[in-house]
Amino acid sequence: MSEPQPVRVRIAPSPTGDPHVGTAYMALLNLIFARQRGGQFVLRIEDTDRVRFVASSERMIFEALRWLGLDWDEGPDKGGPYGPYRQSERTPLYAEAVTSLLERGQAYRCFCTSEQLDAMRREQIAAKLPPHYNRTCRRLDPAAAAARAAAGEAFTVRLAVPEQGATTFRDQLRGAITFDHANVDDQVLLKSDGFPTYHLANVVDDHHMRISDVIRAEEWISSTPKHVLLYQAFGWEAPRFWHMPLLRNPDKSKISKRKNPVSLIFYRQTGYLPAAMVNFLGLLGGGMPVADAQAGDTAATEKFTLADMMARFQFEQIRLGGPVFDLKKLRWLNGLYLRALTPEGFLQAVREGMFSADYLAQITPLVQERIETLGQFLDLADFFFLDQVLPPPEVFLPKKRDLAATLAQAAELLTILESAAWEHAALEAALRQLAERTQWSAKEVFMLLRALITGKTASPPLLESCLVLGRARCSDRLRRFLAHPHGAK
RNA sequence: GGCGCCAUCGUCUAGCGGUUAGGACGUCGCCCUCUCAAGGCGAAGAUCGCGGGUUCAAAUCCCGCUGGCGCUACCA
Repeated sequence: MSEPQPVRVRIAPSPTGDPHVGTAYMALLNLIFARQRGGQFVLRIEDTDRVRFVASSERMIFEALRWLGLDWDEGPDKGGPYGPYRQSERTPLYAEAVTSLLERGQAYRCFCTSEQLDAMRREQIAAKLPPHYNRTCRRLDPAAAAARAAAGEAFTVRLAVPEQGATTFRDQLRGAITFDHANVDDQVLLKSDGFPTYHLANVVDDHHMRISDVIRAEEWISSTPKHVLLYQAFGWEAPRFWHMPLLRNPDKSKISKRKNPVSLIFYRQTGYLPAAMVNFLGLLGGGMPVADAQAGDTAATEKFTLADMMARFQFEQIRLGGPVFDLKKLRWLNGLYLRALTPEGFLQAVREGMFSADYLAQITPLVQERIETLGQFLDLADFFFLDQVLPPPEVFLPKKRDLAATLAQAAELLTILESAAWEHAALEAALRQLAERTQWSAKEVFMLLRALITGKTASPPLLESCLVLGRARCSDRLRRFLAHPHGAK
């Protein structure tokens, strides 16, 4: 058809928590893709989920990506010709899109409540039917529906998926993929709070931002037909789709914080170098030609920079099987990078990465009144600097509780650390609530957490220590304990 | 359950019709060495998920099965 448009790609993270390794993986791939084809790399913040929104998250995403050297050409912080780059600031665009869909009958208002939808889903599952919206409201008279909406009744807007036929799209790596419309749900496009869902916002923004290639994780394949249908409904040309393999936990499930450290902040805080992380990510999924050398130094060929990737990475060579995120190999690579530093560079890395003035300043107030000589500093504060900590035997050989109960409680603690607001009052409240709910004394709960976080039964103030250590590292310690209650690994 | 994607050593991968199936991490052993690492050398580890085809010839192409994973939300 028309001449190829300029290449424009994007990543679209949601600010719902710590920046994720998966985001870094996608950022890396998109960046390389853009650079290889003289295109632009856009960062768009998808902050349409107001329930899971975390205010500090956006800044952390910026910092983490910059730390890795994965900088973008256009984004919320640097602007660009297709802004704004935060979806919460683009609501008029979505409203306009919804209106046009409604007018043409390609979407409809739905007044079903969450309770009704839940009930419907339960029935369908009980009847062994695939759970789908039953399209009750699709049969409503549009004028009547508009009147109800005008009268203030809450509603969502759903995509009117054609009842017949199928949608086929081309995945650049896999070829044609077809979904029968019978298997495509009438997706909610606009939530009752007035915010768009991912599906709508994503399509509208990708179009307005002139995105040429959507490079995203494989988990999106099943919703792509909905997106294609939307492009068609709007009369827009769809971008090319490249679905990348999903990073995996050691058990092959989709990588998750429950089974693997996924926070980029964790890797930064525990002393991984950005170049090593980028290199490691580049190794996953193929794509980077790694000479297999009967002919020489393979370590040198598995070690490469971002610039090397831009020069040699081949998207067509990507393997479709989801790679396990192998911490062991990451550590090996990191060691390679660490040893390659000049003595000065290494000194600087230790100083900045492990003993920054800023970090020390957070720790010293917790320790000052508890020691008599400076030499005792590490007796008390060592856990702030260790990769992992060995919980004392009291924890896995409890007197009052058995190991099973301890593990169950540790799992509860992990949930709190992962989900509670990261501040003193909220954490304390959650912990006390847990104690009450599980019939443990507050003292027991705090001691268990203390032991797991600090590796000691006596420590600086617990919650303050947790806040300094950070959510990612605290969670990791609990995760380790749950995986290996008896220690080291 | 339905739909979809995927499938080479434990893990990351090379391989694109003819190879003793190559490399890396990890593991083990030896060397080096005051220790530990690093480094060097070496070993074990994959009947290429299974079964059918196609072909003189299949890890490579086709079909079926099995398995894994993803989606199945007013989350992304």
